[in-house]
Amino acid sequence: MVSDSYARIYAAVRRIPVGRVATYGQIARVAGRVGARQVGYALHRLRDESVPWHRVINARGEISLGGEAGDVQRAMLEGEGVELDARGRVDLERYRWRGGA
DNA sequence: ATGTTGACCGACT
DNA sequence: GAGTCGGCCAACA
Repeated sequence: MVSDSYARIYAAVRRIPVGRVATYGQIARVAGRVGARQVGYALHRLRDESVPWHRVINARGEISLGGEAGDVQRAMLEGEGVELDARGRVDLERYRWRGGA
């Protein structure tokens, strides 16, 4: 059984619609009483495929992973219709999920 | 129990 | 835009 905080984080991530993205801080607020850092840590430890972790990016609209994982995440986002610029950055004003609050 | 570390954020220079 | 700093809190050695 995962901790309560993690459960809330995962639940929040699952609410992100396809083709949309959310920031760590945003998830942290929706989950409630969780630090943004905890969200990143929770997703790192995550291995559950029912959670769309790839739709979670940092406040700058960039993918926070390096190496292959980052490449994979970018590919999955593009596959859902999210556009990324040359720097691998997402236009938050346009793709940011506006639910949850 | 203590000290580091980390898929972060916001404010400041 | 780029670099620094403090705050956040759980996992790990």
